[in-house]
Amino acid sequence: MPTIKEVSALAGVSLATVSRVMNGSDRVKEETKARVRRAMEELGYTPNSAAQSLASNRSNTLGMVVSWLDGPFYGPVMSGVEEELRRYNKHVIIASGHGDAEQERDAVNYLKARQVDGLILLTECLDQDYLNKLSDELPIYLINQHYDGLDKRNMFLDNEGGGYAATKYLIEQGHTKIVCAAGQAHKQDARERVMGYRRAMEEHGIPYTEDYIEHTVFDLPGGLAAMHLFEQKGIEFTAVTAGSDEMAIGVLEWAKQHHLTVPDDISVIGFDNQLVANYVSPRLTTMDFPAYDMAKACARMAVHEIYHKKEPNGFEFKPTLVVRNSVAPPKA
Amino acid sequence: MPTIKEVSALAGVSLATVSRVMNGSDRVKEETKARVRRAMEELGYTPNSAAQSLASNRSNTLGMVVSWLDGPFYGPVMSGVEEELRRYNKHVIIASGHGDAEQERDAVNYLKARQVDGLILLTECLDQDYLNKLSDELPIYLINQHYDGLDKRNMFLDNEGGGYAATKYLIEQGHTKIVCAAGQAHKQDARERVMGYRRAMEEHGIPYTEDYIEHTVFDLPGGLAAMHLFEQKGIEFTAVTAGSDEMAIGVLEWAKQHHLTVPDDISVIGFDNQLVANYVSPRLTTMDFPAYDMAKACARMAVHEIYHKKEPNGFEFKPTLVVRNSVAPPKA
DNA sequence: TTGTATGCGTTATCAT
DNA sequence: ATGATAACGCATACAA
Repeated sequence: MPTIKEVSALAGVSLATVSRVMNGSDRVKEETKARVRRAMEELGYTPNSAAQSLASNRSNTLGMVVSWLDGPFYGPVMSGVEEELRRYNKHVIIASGHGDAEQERDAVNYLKARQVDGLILLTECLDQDYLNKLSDELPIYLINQHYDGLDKRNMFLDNEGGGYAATKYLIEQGHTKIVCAAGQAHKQDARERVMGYRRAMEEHGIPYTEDYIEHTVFDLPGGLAAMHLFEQKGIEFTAVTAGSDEMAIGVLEWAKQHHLTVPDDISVIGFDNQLVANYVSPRLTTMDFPAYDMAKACARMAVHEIYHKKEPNGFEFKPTLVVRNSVAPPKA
Repeated sequence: MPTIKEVSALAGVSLATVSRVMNGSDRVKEETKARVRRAMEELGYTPNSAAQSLASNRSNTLGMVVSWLDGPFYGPVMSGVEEELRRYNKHVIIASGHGDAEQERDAVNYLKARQVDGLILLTECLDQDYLNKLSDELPIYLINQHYDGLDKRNMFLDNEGGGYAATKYLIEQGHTKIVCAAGQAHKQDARERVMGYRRAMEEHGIPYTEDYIEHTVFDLPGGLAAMHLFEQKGIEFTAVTAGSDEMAIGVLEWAKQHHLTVPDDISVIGFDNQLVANYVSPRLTTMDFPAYDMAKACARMAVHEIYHKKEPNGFEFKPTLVVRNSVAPPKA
């Protein structure tokens, strides 16, 4: 492995000059710059990142904590972060928190010990207090999580707008009896999606009561449970806005149990556009969650702020409607 | 951040001694060892990994190249590797090859430039020649990929046994007219699973012809395509062994198109036990692919060999049957 | 614009 | 069993 020293010898300059050329030219004469570059080429030089880190007190590495490495949502996010960082010649160390508060804090500590230059968090169990203290120590960026003191380092989804769009689509198809099967009431995204549902109903002058809304859990059994609750309450409906694709699949299940056909007898719209949405039958109409794009944007923002002293600017992403086969106009 | 120097001062020993205590053993008197440990505790000392790397010429990091960060299969693998390495206080840098030969090589180069101590590969596009040269440069470990010169650093699945077990289960349920919808013929795992199918049929004295086997693609349309081919050939069957869960879902789709009920009219068994297998209706009976365990074993083996000079010992994993609702005895 | 010198925190080689 | 001390490869303050 060639070092900066050999490069400097070959190019006939000092170590410092080579270093300058690498770190995006301070002021170096174009000519010598070229000479150094050529020497680097010739030797196949690649910088030793450990030495760089030690000397600069920077690891050129961001840490990323995700709740799960294998959830359907995290693949695209990790993919986006990794790709974007690689573009800037930084890297990412990923640690999993396993959806547990203590382990998530462990993961953070682990990454801090690795002297990461910043932290990208896609977690569920870290509270504001903790994040507060943490952000005093190093820059942290939140994906899909609101945090009052940090709105500039925050990338999140317009859940309200998504809920609105989903419901509006159902309305445009002619539905008026629309129930809302939502996720855990304590989760902000679940609540926001419901807000969107409400706004859509209200803006279109469609009456509904609180009985039309059930908060259960963001998964298949949750969807099923919500439907059973609607059923018990004797509510009539022709369409369901589900809080997630998994819940929507629970609705599909329920329909099947009752020998109802989707979308002929009942329409369902999901949320997230997970991989599974494409594999169930009928394929789910749903709101696409641009997780990959969010992740890329987040990584880019982090790089710019940490390494290039730019200002952060959090960003809100809009989900988009993906029309497939689980929604149709109501039967006359 | 406290350094080794401060620790040595507080403990009243030299730098070297502290270093010895950290790096396990050497011979240090228990008493001083304890004193040093206490000093580390007190200061909340954590080693600077960049300095360690620089001095030891080791990064304590393994590189991992996966074809995709977001495929359903890779989550558990990354999860397993990450967890296991963290246990040993090593880490992993993950790079994605995007299923493209050039990008996979790029990813390898990127990681080599990061001076990783070894490489875990879960790739599809790197050929034997390339791997040959690569393994001269640094230790490489292969997950789910055969490589003749490297069978000791190889973790793979007993695909043949899996195909056998799946088919045998169908046979035990009373089926005899069993077709095999397999993945790409050029993929070794696809072929091996078919071998298992053959062996099961033969061992049970059940006649079948080459027409009972179709190689298409490991995905939903592939499953659908295979079924259409069987249909065109006018083959009668009561059960299908699919090469993957996605293909099995294609079979489900096909059954639906023909107003056939699974498992009443036709039985289907998948392979992989992906997340989706639980979300389709009926839930898929399938062979579980222990990706997580394989990944853990691979990481452990790599750590032992690279950092503790142990001998590698590749390992073969057995898939296990997961009984759900897509298989039933044939109708009388 | 370029070169010199120092230090980053650790490991490892010698001593003792 | 422990201590001095020289690397490791690079960044950077300071000098020229």
